Amino acid sequence: MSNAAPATIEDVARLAEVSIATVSRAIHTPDKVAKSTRQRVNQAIAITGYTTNAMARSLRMGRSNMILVLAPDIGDPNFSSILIGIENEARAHGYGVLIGHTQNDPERGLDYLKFLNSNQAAGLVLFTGHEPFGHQELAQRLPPTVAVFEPVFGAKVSYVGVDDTAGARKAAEYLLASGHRSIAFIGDSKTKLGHVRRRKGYDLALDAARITPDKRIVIDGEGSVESGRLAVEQLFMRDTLPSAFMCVNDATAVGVINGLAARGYDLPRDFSVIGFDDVAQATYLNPPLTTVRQPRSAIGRQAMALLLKQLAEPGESVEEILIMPDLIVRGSVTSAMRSR
Amino acid sequence: MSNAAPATIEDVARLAEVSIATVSRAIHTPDKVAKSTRQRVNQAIAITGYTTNAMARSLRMGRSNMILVLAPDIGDPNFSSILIGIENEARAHGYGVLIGHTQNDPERGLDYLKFLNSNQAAGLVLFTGHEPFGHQELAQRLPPTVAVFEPVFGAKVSYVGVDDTAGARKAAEYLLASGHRSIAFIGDSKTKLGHVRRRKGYDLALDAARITPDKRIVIDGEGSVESGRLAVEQLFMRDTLPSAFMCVNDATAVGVINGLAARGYDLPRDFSVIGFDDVAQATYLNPPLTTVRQPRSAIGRQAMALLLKQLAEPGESVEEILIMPDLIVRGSVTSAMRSR
DNA sequence: TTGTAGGCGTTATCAC
DNA sequence: GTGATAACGCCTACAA
Repeated sequence: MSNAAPATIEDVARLAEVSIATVSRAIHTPDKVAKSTRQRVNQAIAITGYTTNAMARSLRMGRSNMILVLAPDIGDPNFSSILIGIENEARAHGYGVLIGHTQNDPERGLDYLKFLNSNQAAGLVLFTGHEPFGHQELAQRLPPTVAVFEPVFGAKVSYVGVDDTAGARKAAEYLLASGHRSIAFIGDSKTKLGHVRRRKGYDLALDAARITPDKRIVIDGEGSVESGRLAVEQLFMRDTLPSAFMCVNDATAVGVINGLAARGYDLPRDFSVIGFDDVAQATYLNPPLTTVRQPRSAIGRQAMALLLKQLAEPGESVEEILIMPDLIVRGSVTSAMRSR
Repeated sequence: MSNAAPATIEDVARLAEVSIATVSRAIHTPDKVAKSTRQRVNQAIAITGYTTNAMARSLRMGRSNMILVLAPDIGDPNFSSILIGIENEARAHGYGVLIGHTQNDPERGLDYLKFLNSNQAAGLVLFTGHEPFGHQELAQRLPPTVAVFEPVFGAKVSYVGVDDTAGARKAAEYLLASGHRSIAFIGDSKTKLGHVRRRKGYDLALDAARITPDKRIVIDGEGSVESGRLAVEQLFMRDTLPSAFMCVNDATAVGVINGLAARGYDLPRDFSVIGFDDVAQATYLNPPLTTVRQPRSAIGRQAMALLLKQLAEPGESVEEILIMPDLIVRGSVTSAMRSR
């Protein structure tokens, strides 16, 4: 609105009747400047409303104090809480956070690569499951990076996420403890690393219970609501309905619950369903969804802590931190005894 | 990863055996440089993998090609689709988009103000309903700005959003057409401008139908799931249950539906419920929610178009664009004849 | 304790 | 058509 150009360090210097060097010092190394001068400078800063030009600063220093968080889908229900964990930790250490939305589009990825390439961010948090792709030359110059939530596909990048296998195992064991013996697994067992790990937890639990897995009730699905609904249809058509559904995530569980309800079944009387993630919606489902809760803010916090560590000591250390999730028991699982 | 510093314009110049000025021209005004030279330059660019340093560029030009989108809550179910509209339009005009998450925290707002203050973004999109607050001096120097979704409280800022009044009126009229005469309004508010407008639509519809509004069934609420649930309790306690609930947004509707279900009522047989927003979840509710759909991507697109216009002609024009929403009929409203 | 001056990577204004 | 060169705003040796 106001036309006046923002005050520069020079404006402050002139007003305080010192050199710009002194102003800079008064700001960054106050003890290296005489008390009286310092006061004059501070006054001048207050009067002019001076703010250091972050761009000029970064250009000179070859490093900014912003962290870039790259996400393919801002709408992911897990994103927001993880982000808050990241932000809190970042802010506590003087970093700001900027978010880039890639939509899994290489063009957009390139935009952000250029952003990084000109030192506009000191560090990178990847929520994408992969590096910004399609532009190898640029992608080689990434700043310290940590992947969050989803591990980066085939790369040597630090990772902080949930212990999918252990979490899924907890879920499966809970189903088993409730007396279920015929437990379907709905999700992607091949490509999505996180899903594969959850599947493994399922296998482990069944194995430990000496139950031979029934391949007919392990259904593919990419983790969408629709995929859950489709799985139900498939199972129904084949007449291989299980007594319980273990879903790779809550979205899938929503689809399963819906599919079952559409078929006229009564939940949780007729079937038990368990999810993974604990999205906000889970409480409001009918029945309220029993699920495994993502330790979201812990993931964010730890990821940022790890990134800060890498920022401090640029050694090429790659760490992987897996956080143990809790089972959240609500109403969607009941004893198998009551089933059919 | 790789230690080599990114190539600069100077590296390219040296390799192509021209001056840096020529390189710059070859990039930005190719016709002003001889064909043969241009080719040499392009080759050198390819070899070195040069990308122009956006920071240096912006510093020199006093203007960047990034747009900053400020949101208080990234998790808002409306945000993601609006954002996509913004991004598509921005990208089509050579702008990149960066997102700042303020969490309604002045400290964080200040961070982004500084960002803006150093010309790191050419334009600003406000999703916040207010300007970054608590820092008047800085907030005066905002770049061209447009508010989206929620109008900015008491300010002369362009705004693009849904026509709340018309949308709410459509909803109320639909309820009326279904025979309802006792229609509660849940989520009344004095502070949230959008909510005030929706209330107005409700009033208008009732008025046109010559129904005297019953203040006892207009319930306050801030638009959360919880507020919807509470409203039901309140109405139940007072024994002033209406035949239909018009909710200020879908979140409130979720709460209402839940509260009613918890009380043992059967929807939509016993009560009709209508929402506003059409969040992704709406389809999966039980019953599927009839609601007014936010024209999200249109809002985003138009907002960005407006911003681009302001960017092109820095006149202080302030426009307000209201987009008409559609009613999405699903299963949560039935004829009043069947009710109690 | 303070000031001078060089340079971070660009673009733009001059000359040639 | 091309090349010096002066900014943009800042930080930091190096001098004083």
